[in-house]
Amino acid sequence: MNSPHFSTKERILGAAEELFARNGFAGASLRELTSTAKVNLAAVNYHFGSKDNLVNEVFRRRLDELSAQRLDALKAVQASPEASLEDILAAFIHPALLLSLDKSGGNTFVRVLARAYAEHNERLRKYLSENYGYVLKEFAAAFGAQLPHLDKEELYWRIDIIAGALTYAMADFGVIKRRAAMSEKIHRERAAEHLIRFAAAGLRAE
Amino acid sequence: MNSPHFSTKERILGAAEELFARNGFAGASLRELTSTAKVNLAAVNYHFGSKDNLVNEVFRRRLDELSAQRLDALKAVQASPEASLEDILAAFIHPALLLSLDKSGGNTFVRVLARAYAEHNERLRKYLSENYGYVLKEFAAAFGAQLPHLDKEELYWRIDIIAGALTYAMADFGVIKRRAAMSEKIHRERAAEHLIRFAAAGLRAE
DNA sequence: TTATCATTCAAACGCTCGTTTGGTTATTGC
DNA sequence: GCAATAACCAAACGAGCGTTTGAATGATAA
Repeated sequence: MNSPHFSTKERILGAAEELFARNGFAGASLRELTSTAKVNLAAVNYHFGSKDNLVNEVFRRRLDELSAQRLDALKAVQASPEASLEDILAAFIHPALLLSLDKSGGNTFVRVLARAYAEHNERLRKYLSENYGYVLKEFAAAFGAQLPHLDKEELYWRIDIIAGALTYAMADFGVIKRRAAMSEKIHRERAAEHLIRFAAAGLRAE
Repeated sequence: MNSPHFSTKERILGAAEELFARNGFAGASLRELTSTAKVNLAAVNYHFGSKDNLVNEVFRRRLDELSAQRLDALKAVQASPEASLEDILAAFIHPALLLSLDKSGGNTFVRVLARAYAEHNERLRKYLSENYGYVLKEFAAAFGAQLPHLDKEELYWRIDIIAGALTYAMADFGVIKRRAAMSEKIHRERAAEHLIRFAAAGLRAE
């Protein structure tokens, strides 16, 4: 992760992902972070300006790709006329599943995402909403087309719940320790399947 | 909440619940907390010994009752021979639902619970496991009796997921603002129903 | 080689944190 | 009424925080 052939910026981002996942944003100090990344304390402010902006960059690095994958998948689904609610859900969920299975930081990042979800941090929410809100809007429009009877507010709120459920399913938060890594992939895939069925039923409700 | 006829300890616990829910455990400072509770800064250490122990007490105040209600409901279910998986799940979920609807702090506390879940705090997890782990054990035994083919580790892990899903469903975390309070009760009840169906299917899987 | 610019570094800044202290004020039990 | 005890309070302590500074070092290009 922090091998010397990675640049200072990359080592900081890697250590940040790790420590944010483990200790939260406020709980991870720049001193521990820079010591983990084997860089000088001042390097964070030199390369990223501030800790807050470092947090933003940690998200940007992963969410740019995740958002693009989701929108690509959505476009592919919408190209076929008989697209189902489940197909749209899969377009949203499968890219996150892939990210959670990526061993070079992505699996750590999904836990950072879960942190962000729980922390209710106003500054961070604003950043995410301003930069990635359009993805949710696209999906909302797609769901809305399939569920014309649902009013917009109700729809948005249900999508929000699905995003939350997905986030936590992928982050694998929980009190009890998991068995070894043996079936992690299969398990996550099954969780995604369950989630799609559950979410489709939830969207169709009423 | 912090009316003068509440004792100092109660005012501290109330403010702690509120601020822990809003800012997390690390994010809520004793200075803001004691100022919200209208007590002296030193009062927390005087009455609770430390901030860590205050966190414990915030949980104890609510979890003692929640655990008792869950175990009572479980006992009632087990008394009838034709108890279903859904009945056991309801014994676990409905007391949490009631708590989330309680306007005198319980609804705030479910958000604190969600925080604890996300924070992965080792000290707190130990405290919760040592003091309330037996409740999960009781339910695990009840589920196990209904699902004899499932090995113990897999079972524990699924229960853990259900607890997590429940926690977040009750905490109502999410990016998008909810409509006014109008149908909050009905909505939560419906979420509980969905959760029971979802969890039962998850437990029966494979 | 030398001037230029980006990067790294040790040290310090101002601030907030949880906690402790020692004295003051209320309350309790006889 | 008067000790004894509990509760409250202002002030300070030491530690850790994010950030800034200014000098040292490295790379780049003329």
